Amino acid sequence: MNALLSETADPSAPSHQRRKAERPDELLDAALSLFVEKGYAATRIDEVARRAGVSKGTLYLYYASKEELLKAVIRSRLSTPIAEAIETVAAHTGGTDELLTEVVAPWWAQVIGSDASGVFKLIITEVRNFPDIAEFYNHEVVEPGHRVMETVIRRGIARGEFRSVDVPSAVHSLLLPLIMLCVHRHSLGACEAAASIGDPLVFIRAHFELLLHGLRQGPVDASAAAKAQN
Amino acid sequence: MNALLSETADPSAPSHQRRKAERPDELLDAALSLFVEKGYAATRIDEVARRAGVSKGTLYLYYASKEELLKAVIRSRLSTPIAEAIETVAAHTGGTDELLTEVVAPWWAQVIGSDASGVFKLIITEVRNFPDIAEFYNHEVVEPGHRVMETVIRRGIARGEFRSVDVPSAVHSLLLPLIMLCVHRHSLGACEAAASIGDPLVFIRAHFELLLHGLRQGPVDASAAAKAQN
Amino acid sequence: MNALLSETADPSAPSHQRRKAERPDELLDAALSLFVEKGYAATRIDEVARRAGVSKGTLYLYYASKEELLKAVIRSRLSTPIAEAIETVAAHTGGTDELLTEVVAPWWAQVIGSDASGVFKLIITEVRNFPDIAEFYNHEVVEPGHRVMETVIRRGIARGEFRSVDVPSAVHSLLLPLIMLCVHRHSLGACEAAASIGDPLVFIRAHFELLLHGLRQGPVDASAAAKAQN
Amino acid sequence: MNALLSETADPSAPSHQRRKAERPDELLDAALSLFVEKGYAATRIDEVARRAGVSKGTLYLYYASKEELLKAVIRSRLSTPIAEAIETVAAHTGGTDELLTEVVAPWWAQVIGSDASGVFKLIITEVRNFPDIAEFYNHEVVEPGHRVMETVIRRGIARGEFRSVDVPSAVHSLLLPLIMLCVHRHSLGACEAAASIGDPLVFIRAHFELLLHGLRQGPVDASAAAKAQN
DNA sequence: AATGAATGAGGGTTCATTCAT
DNA sequence: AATGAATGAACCCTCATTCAT
Repeated sequence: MNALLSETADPSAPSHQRRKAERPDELLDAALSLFVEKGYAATRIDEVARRAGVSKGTLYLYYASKEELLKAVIRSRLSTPIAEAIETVAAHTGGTDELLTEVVAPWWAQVIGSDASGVFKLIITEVRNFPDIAEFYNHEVVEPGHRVMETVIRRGIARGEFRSVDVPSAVHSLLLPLIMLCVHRHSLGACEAAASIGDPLVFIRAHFELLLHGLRQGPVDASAAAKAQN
Repeated sequence: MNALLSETADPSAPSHQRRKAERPDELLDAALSLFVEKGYAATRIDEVARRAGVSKGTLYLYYASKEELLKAVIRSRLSTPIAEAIETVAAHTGGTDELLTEVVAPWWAQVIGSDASGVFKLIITEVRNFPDIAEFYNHEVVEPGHRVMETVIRRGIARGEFRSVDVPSAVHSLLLPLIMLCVHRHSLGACEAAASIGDPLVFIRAHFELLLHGLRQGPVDASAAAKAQN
Repeated sequence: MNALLSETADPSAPSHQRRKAERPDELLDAALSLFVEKGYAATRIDEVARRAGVSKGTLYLYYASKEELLKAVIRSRLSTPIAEAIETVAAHTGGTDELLTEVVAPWWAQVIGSDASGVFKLIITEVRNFPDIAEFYNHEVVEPGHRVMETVIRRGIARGEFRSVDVPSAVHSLLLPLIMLCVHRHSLGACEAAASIGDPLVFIRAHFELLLHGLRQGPVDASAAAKAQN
Repeated sequence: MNALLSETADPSAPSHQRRKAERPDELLDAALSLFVEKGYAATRIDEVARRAGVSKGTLYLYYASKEELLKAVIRSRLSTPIAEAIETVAAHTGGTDELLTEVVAPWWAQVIGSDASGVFKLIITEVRNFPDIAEFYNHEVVEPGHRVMETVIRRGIARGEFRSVDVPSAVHSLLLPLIMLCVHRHSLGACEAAASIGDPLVFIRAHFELLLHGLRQGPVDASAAAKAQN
């Protein structure tokens, strides 16, 4: 998300131009929140513009159509944070246990709290209407994301930290609830009438603990389990 | 799903009357598949009618508005199957391990394969636009569903089968991936461009195995287990 | 123009359907008069609909877009009358002089008086924006029209009625003022401020007389000229 | 056309001032070509400005509105050349035949080739939307133009060169095809798909020859000539 | 004088809903 | 009960015009 700030103009520019440089980002923020809240089709372009503090016509100076706006939202609000996270994880060389608890879990806690969490809902909602998105999301997010996490688990197994489980399934067991939490925050979780899912942090910690326990060498082989603890 | 047949006419009636009596159900099927595929706002009433083989005017003889149609879809396609499942689980008295593996897992496998799976996507997509749905879904599905599963886990703990984990979190760790699988099947999973998530059965089995291993007692990591108890 | 009436429903049909059958023609009439008066771009779809006595939405039940409406107008209001006229002229076997005076001139007098005259202005105005129209008009009207008239003149020359003039140019000298008269009636001729061009009939008669005089064997060869008079 | 240069700055001024002084003319050229090509309503102000090499805002420094621009185009591109031509013709005292062949015909040949030819199309297209134009065009072009040509024909008749035809009609027979040629060049004639009308010069020469032949005295058809006198 | 970002009224088009048949 | 023609509000998008720089 911070990466996008690099696109904004330097403060020495005339305020007129500074404004112009900030507009795209303001429009994306407005569009993201409305698309996530109401869905793409139910969101009115006028409303996006109004929320960004500009007129309808101005929006079209920056994005050629509603569909282009959608794609820009997804591209800009997803691609960069994911790429960074993947790099961080791939660079890690310490214990797998620690990687998951200290790097992966906090990253998700932060994503869930940020506006980017809504993009997951947005993609789920709109992929079938915009096949381009499927390709982009799959290529930029799903595949690289899975690849790192599979590598992580496999390394844990290779090191004797983990049991020899079905790796792709384990990745799903680990990640799907976290994605679902993001989605939830922008659907049922945003409704008055709904039961709260509780503090995300509590769940995330418990979830990683449960999954790690499930992955570790079982009670049968106590010595291996002990080894896995460092 | 069979429970829904109780809403239709009995099969011994003359065929043209049976036809008439089945109309509402055919309309709901058409509406469900289109709402799930494209979203509520992007679905055209004409298309629902056409897919059900009737004219647009006829649809309005059965449902007063597009919104009523949506609510009818959610009510009819969700409430009964869930209620049955909850009852079955609540009635079970055997081992918890066995309950999860032999009852809960197969039930989800079947739900994921059925049309009902789409309702989860539909609800995620539309709750914020139709607050009524939040209340209904929460009251009829989320709360009773969680309650049974919590009861199940707690019983496992009480019986000494499971560790003393954070029960609500464990339920989420167990269920959210399954719901996400339902959603996936109707979003990215339906796209050409997307990487397959693999056979759902394989994942379900691995997921329950991993979670059960994580829940079971064992000298694996005493300190972590202790932490999980608060 | 009459040929289009064959598309209307028989009077025994329910009035509801009779209406439906007449709509397209009423819409084309309204569209023709407005397109000719204001031009395509300056004509509002609402106004076409209102002039035809229907709502904007109804227009779209019959024509998929404003552009389709334009093409339908040109097709239906030009193609048939021209085709008929060409056939009539081609079928004529009598004296060329008589053919021009008794068949061609009256036909033009009638065209100038009818609504179809506007189509010439419409085509002149819009061909460059809609290349399809160029092809259609050229293929259906210009080329066959010129071909018959060239044949007529050539026959006159072959029979010794006419001098051996440049045939294509003579056809233009004959026809262009008539087309221009059609155009004029819907541009300057429709303005209060403009000088009247006078009675079209007077001009048409004088024009054919002048042209025929110009085509006939000159004063040099009085005997040939005398022959040309029967 | 050269007469228009009188409106621009003198060429001895410094180049950047000359630039400024030529702006209005460059704008009128751009506007003329676009209005003629696409019609007034379909022409975008941005495009006119871009073609003239200035920004949209600059255009508004010279012309208060799109409509003013249109009127300026018609005024500047029509009035002067016509006035000159009329004067030349009126000043001629030689043979009528020669006047038409040596003065009028070449003048039209040049007009058809020049940008001014488009103005005829523009007027035909737009008079009904801008009544001011009707008055201007009629007063500045149509009436004086017809007056000279009528005078010319009448003088030919008075001198015994021509038959005693219906003079206004003869003027139309003579001029309308020439105007139509101008119009054609900017409508069908500009389309790929269209059949060429051939070399304008060939037609103009043949047209004048045909008309002159039609106008000349001769024993060709005494009864028709008599008829034409009322 | 010149720019071009910003505006917002207005146009073409869609679609949920109604109603005469 | 069933149809489908008709409606018109509302949406996306364009473009003449304005104005701060």
